[in-house]
Amino acid sequence: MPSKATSIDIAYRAGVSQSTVSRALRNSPLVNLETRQRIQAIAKELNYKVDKNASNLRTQNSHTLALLICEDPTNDDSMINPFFLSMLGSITRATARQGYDLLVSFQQLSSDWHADYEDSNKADGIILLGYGDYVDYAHKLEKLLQQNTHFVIWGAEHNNKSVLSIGCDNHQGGMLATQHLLNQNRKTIAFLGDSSSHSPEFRDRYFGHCEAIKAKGFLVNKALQIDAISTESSGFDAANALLDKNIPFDAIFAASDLIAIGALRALKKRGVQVPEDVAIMGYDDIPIASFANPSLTTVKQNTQLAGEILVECLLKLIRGQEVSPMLIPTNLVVRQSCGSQLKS
Amino acid sequence: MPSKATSIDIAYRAGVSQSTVSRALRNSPLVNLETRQRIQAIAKELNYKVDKNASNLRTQNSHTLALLICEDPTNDDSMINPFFLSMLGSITRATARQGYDLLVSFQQLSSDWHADYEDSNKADGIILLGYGDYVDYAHKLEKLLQQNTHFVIWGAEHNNKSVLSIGCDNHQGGMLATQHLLNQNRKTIAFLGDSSSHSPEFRDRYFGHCEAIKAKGFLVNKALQIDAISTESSGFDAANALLDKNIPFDAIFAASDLIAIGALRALKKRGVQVPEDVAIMGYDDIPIASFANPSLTTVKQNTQLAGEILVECLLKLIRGQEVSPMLIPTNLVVRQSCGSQLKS
DNA sequence: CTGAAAGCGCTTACAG
DNA sequence: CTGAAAGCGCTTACAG
Repeated sequence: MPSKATSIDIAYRAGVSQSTVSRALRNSPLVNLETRQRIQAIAKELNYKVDKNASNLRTQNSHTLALLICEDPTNDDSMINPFFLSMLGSITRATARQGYDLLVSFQQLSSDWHADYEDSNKADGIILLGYGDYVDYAHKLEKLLQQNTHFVIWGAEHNNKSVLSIGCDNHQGGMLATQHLLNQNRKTIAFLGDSSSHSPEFRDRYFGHCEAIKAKGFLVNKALQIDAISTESSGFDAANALLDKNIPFDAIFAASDLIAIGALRALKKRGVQVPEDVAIMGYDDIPIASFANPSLTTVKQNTQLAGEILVECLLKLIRGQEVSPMLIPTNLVVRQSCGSQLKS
Repeated sequence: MPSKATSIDIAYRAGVSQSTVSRALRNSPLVNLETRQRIQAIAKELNYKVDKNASNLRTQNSHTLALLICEDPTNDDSMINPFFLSMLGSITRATARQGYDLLVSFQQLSSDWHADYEDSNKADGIILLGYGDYVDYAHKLEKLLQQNTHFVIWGAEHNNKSVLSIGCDNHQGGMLATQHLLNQNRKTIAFLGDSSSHSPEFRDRYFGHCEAIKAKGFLVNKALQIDAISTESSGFDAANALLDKNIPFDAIFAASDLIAIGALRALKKRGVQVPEDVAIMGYDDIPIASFANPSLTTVKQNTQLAGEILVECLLKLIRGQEVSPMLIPTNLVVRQSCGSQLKS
């Protein structure tokens, strides 16, 4: 097998200098059109591809982005949060559309995940995805900032204003969800999900939830908020804990679809009818949501748009352009788990 | 901000030559232990990272693998087959464990997807994933072979023996599924899934299915096989087409869970009880399977193991070691959709 | 419009 | 054990 063709091989065949080959392949108008075409034809024939290592080394950028998905260490190893997978899909596509490659890596929150992609010149910037413990996160972000790494983070706005965060409007989403439940005449709505600063996304959803309740003139009962992380089993446990409290409630707003599905299982097991006895509202609109029984009414995060915006903002950051944090609006997807009709 | 440190900076600080720095950082026993440690300490302090572009250019390998996920163009854009996502997770982990990075790309089957990762020295090898149309595939694989690209392909064994394929044993899986249905006293089992050479994985499952039926002394009724690709809506359509035939049947073996879930929806809509009237068997054991109602009995493909084996074989290929195609055994996951007890 | 030359930051024979 | 030097394959000022 002939070893890989280089620009010198092409130069030789075309009877020009290697510099001219390089220019021609980058389609520089500097080189004579005819020569350019001839060179490009030869390159194609030899199946020549520019060596990225060489060109990246020379130009000092990699045309590659890195995506770090930070998994909750408590998560089942094999089951990645479907919401992230959906984001992964849209980020991959958006990256490709911009002519960049994407390096993907899953990281345990516990590990030393800044992962050095940019330091080692493998990526021009990093996208961070993860429902992790934000307090844990913080000092790692600090380090990234110190190192002048280009990165964007998916999620709630960060207290550190230098961190560029892109996320869906969790506060608005939380309001939307609870307003819908209230409109269905539910009066006592439990919230399943961590409400501490450890998961600011869940917390913002909770705050939106509370605001909707207050706006209706009701009181927020703190006993109806049960911590849960975004897994089915955590949702199952949280719903059981809620039931064990023996406080009456007629609706559950779960901070994620996975939690909602776990809660659904717990309620069924205890003989509680959904949505007749208790309405369940999810969050995310992951594919499973529409297959649940009853199908899950939920707040949809537009992952398609989110992926595009993440990539776009990261590229701006890399190019040194102005960017500011963005909040993407969410919308309600009404299915069956909250009842489809207004009750009276 | 100081620009990125290079090995020369470290050499300067350590009072040694750049060559020695390079050796020390690769932990070469050639350099004096004390010197080595001193250099490593300085590197750490300066937050130095080897420039991958430079080292890759020099060594002519990238320590990177590429994963190409070939999507069925008919697939809903936003909904990637969950089975692939699960594979993606395990491949990412396996790759990281081997000290390699992973470049991920989604490709429409129609596009020019050999994607040149290896040609441009961005990756040392490629993993191909996709329930695509294999006939379409074939000539692209041919091209990869011609170019001497290192690649492994997930799926059925390929007629071209030079193509290294790793896959679950679809024939055995198909037998397993149908044997279980027969053991549940089902006698007329429909198969939903393409049975042509266009999707050899489905075809092998179908052949396994047929073999189980014949082993039982029953006859295979070709009218009970309906084409479907691996999407929920295709399963829905196929089940409707099956019902429209007005041939009685008491079980469906769907070539994938997604098809099974679509079929489930169709049956429910027509008032057919599952599993009382019709049992449904899926394939893959994607996360949704356990949340379906009734939960789906299915054939599990061990994605964890599969990812590891794919990566391992690809690395062997890259290193020029001996490798042969592998068939990974599947196992049955019994849930509720086929009835949990033997009927008599 | 084209070529000769420098240089990106490494690794690794070669010489000592 | 260490250093001087070559060279991986490009891109791009510089000169013409």
